[in-house]
Amino acid sequence: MAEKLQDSYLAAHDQLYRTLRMRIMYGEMRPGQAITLRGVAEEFSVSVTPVREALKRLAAEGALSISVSGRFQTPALTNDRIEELAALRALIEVELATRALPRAHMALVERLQSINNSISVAVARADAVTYIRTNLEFHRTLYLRAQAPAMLATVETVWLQMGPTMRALYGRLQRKDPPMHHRLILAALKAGDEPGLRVAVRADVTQGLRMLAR
Amino acid sequence: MAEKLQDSYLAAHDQLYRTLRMRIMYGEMRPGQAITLRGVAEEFSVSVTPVREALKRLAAEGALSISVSGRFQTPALTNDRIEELAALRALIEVELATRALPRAHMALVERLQSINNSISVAVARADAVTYIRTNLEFHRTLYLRAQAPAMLATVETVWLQMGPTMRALYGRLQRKDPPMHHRLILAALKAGDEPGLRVAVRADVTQGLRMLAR
DNA sequence: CATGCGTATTTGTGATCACAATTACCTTTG
DNA sequence: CAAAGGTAATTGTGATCACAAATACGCATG
Repeated sequence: MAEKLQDSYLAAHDQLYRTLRMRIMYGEMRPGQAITLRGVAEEFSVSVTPVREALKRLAAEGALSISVSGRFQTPALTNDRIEELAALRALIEVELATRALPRAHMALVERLQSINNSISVAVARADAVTYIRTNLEFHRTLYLRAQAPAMLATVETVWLQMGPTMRALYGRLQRKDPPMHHRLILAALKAGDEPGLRVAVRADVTQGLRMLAR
Repeated sequence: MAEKLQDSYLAAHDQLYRTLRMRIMYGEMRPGQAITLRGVAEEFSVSVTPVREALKRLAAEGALSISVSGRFQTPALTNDRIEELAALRALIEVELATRALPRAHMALVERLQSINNSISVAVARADAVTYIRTNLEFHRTLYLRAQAPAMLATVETVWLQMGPTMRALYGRLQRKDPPMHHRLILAALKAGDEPGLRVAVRADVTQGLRMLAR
């Protein structure tokens, strides 16, 4: 069955899934970009069977859309859908941050500050992919403390769906805007200020909405 | 490619997915029940290829769990996980109900009351599967009015994960308890009472939690 | 130059097979 | 009677192939 030995090997379709998922979530693909079974199969030197599983799984999570004829492509979201996904992010991420708050010790805050510095570097370089990845890493690091794996998995699915769109939106994003809301989040974490934390997280998540509502 | 003609045909793997998904969501399978590729393939007279896609997709949504050796089975949830999923339900369903409220006209309330009657019948018959299905139909009918497909899809994934557990829990459920909280929901809908609606939905969703916390 | 039309290529689907690993069952042994 | 060992059956994985549908391309026609 070619399963894992120790903790290193992975099934081919799982490896494909993780790789493609990262590409999509971190904005390495444009909205509407087509993906073919044989194209991916050739790139990774496997047959179409494991590719089909990986693409179907991604499609099931909303990371890919399937045309009426069965073709795969990254989703091109409508404004309504983007707004809804942002609202879903706000809903769940505020809850996750609240649950993480009582468990957020100094070591965590320091790690978050370190990640925040990486985000600033990415912003300075105008590196969209690194920006998106480190930004999500900031949120994921915080939410991992919430000890709520189902909620985290759900919000990651939302991130996945928004990946290509976030990349496309990054072009018209702020220029010299280091993570402002992240500083508010860190301050609230240090002060143990739950209402302030909720407001800061909500603001950070819905921030990207403004520049598309026009 | 064997795609749809008009609006009736479905690809084999999609048909499998929908059928198995209903079985799981509506509590027709026990927690921990094993599912095999060739078993399903024989039951539906197809090869293992489409079965694999359907099972993998269900596993990706949390409807099935995969053992370390790759075997499929319905998930046996821990109490912590159940509690988290219920909290996630409450979070999203309160939002969906709130969004549906301004669009809930009399015709919708009447449909909900009709579904409620079906629930009472299922309770009287002690028919667990019908109870679960009609109960979810009540919620889905309301939430469809929210015009928030991503949120609805997310909460349906949660329902899916809880399906087998809900069935197992139904045995120790109330006996002669017709949908009490549903009446509160309907009353709040008629009165346009948003705070009351939110409380009623949250109570209905977290209700089932009490009987397992012991 | 634009518009159909027909052919060739591309693409996803499902069946089948070989394979390796896990699991189940039965026999043997203490 | 219980535990251990070994064989047989079961199971998921991935490759390959045939097929049908959709798409792309080129040619002829107005």
